[in-house]
Amino acid sequence: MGKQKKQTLLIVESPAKARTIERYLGDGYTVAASMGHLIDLPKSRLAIDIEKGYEPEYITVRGKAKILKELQKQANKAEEVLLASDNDREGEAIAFQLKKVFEKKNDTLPIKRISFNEITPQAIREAVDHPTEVDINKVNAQKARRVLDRLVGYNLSPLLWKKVKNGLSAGRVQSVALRLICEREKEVESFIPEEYWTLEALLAKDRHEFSAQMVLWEGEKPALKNEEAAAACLKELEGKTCTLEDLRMTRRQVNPKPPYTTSKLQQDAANRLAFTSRKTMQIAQQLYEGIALGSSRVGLITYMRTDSTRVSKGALEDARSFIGKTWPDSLPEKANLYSAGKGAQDAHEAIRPTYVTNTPDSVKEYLNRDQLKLYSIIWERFVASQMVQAVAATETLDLKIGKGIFRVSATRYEVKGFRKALKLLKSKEQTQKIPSMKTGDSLKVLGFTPEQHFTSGPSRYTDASIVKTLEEKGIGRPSTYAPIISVLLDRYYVVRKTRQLVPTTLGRIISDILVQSFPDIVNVDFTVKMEQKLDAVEDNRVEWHHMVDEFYRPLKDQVDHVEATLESVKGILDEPTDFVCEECGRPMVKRLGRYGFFLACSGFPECRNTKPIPLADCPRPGCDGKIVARKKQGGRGKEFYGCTNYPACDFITHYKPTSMKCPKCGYFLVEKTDKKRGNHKECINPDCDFLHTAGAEEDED
DNA sequence: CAGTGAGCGAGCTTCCGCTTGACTT
Repeated sequence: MGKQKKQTLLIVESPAKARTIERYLGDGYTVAASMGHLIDLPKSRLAIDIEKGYEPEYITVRGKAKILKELQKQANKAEEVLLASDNDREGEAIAFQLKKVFEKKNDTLPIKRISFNEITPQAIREAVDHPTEVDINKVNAQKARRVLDRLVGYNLSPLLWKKVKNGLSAGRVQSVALRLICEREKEVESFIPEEYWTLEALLAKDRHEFSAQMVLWEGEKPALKNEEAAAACLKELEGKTCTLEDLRMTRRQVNPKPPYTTSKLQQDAANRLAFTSRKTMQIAQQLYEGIALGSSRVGLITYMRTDSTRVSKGALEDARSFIGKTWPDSLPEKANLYSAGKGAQDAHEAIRPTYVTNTPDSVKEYLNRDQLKLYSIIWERFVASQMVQAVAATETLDLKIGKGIFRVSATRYEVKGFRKALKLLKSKEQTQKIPSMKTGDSLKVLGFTPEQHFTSGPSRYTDASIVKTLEEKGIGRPSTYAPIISVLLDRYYVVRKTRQLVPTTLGRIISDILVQSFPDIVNVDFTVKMEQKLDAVEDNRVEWHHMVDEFYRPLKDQVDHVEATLESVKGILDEPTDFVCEECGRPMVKRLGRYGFFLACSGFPECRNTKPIPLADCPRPGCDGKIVARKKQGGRGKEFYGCTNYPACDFITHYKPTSMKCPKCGYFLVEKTDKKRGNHKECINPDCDFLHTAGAEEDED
């Protein structure tokens, strides 16, 4: 054997992607992964030289030195390096930084940039055959973005430390998300529900019974404001006959939806599967990295952080062939095309199954429950997106009873179309069966059901709706939607109540300060304007440090002004309580610490007594301990509730104790949520069957 | 699906955006 031929080194960001590409390229290529950014600003200080044109000081990211060293080693052995980081702004920066590192060691090594927007053999080949240079304008745009975010975050955060509390944070993205949540909360609070009543008629034709809603009264929309109005209406209707006045059929074509982007996947997974954004991404990552299907490991889905609905040609053909075999009459003449959408960076395809032939049923035995659910909605949405539209036929009946018109409608899908592919994603439409009739027919009136309602105000943000809003406003990226929610929770700016995001007192104070003092930065338009400027930098119309300067000067002035004028509100978060310090007898206050709330003696610093907040008495017979919130080591993980006498008493529960005592047995009640009862309270005593549903919050759908 | 268990305030925090494992400080 002679000397081994030198290889081409190709570098991508994701290791799973590297494995696939290595398979596609075969001999002559080594494919490695950078795992994201390797070079960045240090965390511990600003590291931006304002005087010298905002020049950032870059270092190797903590923990990434090993990867960088390994890449360098491989580059030394290679005859050529192809930088194939993602085809977007951040990817270009990664390519640039790697090139700089490699060049320092060896200035004769050919280093090229290649890019592709999908992982298919053709796309990879095409890219490898047409290498280009790193686009320095794009790199500068990323630099501007990075520097700007650092300047905003590292100027606003310390201001909060000084004025409110140590460890707090603010930034271009998280603070806008917080603002949205806080403003929504104000709307929720100021909304005054109004009472109204509806009237339903139970009717019969021959032996068929059905009900219809009153939609008109004396030719106008009924305004039944209270029980008296409903009763008056009922009285007039008494004894009146019912005739069919109008009957009509309307048809509506329903298009399938495009395949998933990250944001849409998180929304559907939240609304249909009750997954948090974080959970969705964790499971999607597992599906992407690959599941052992029998003996081989297969990545079940394409990359899960994408802003595009684009689908590769090969995948379209596979889908069409699958649909043609499975539902031949639902295959459209031509493939349904979906574009990347406005503002999308389009570095990856939509999220779709890698092989449509891996139907949810066929991979069921290899996946756990959550993986299967998530995979199913991804598969269904993709397959449906390549099928023909459905046709919904709605039959509407207007029935006259006295001065009222009652309406009933029923929808049925004349053409099922793409809906044939849907199971988990199918919308549940409950429509009644309506007997066939003709105009003028008379019906039997069996009775009326008046019902009290209240107008419902705006609903709080959930994972699904905050991600939707952020995406629509162009704030944040697919890789950051889930972390944005996590950071708001970690900082105690927001808590999750059932699935709703509710701001805390701290969150509201922070938001108020930021909105007051930095209205143009903590603003949904700020990112829009920034993106426009970044585009100008990318097109070489604007120099990056000019752009940064334009943003930073007013920011710096505002920061200085607030620093000098804003009164510190430290301590206002301490909440007085009825708990008495057992060491000095002074009252204790509830205070937020690094790991959550705790009780502290108001005599601090003379008395340094602290303790966790007792939520209930320990239910163990003979135990005098209190139940307190605990967390797994490291702070992360689900909260649970245990006895202060641990380890002598090892009582624990996952359900949050309430201050209420069970009227039956005297043990404490806990909050529970399940599908059947929604949110309710239950006795912690396993031998007690007490259930408390009254006053529980309603479960919104 | 199992098992989970500090001390916290007077210290050194923080940004956004890429990407996955996880060891000594």
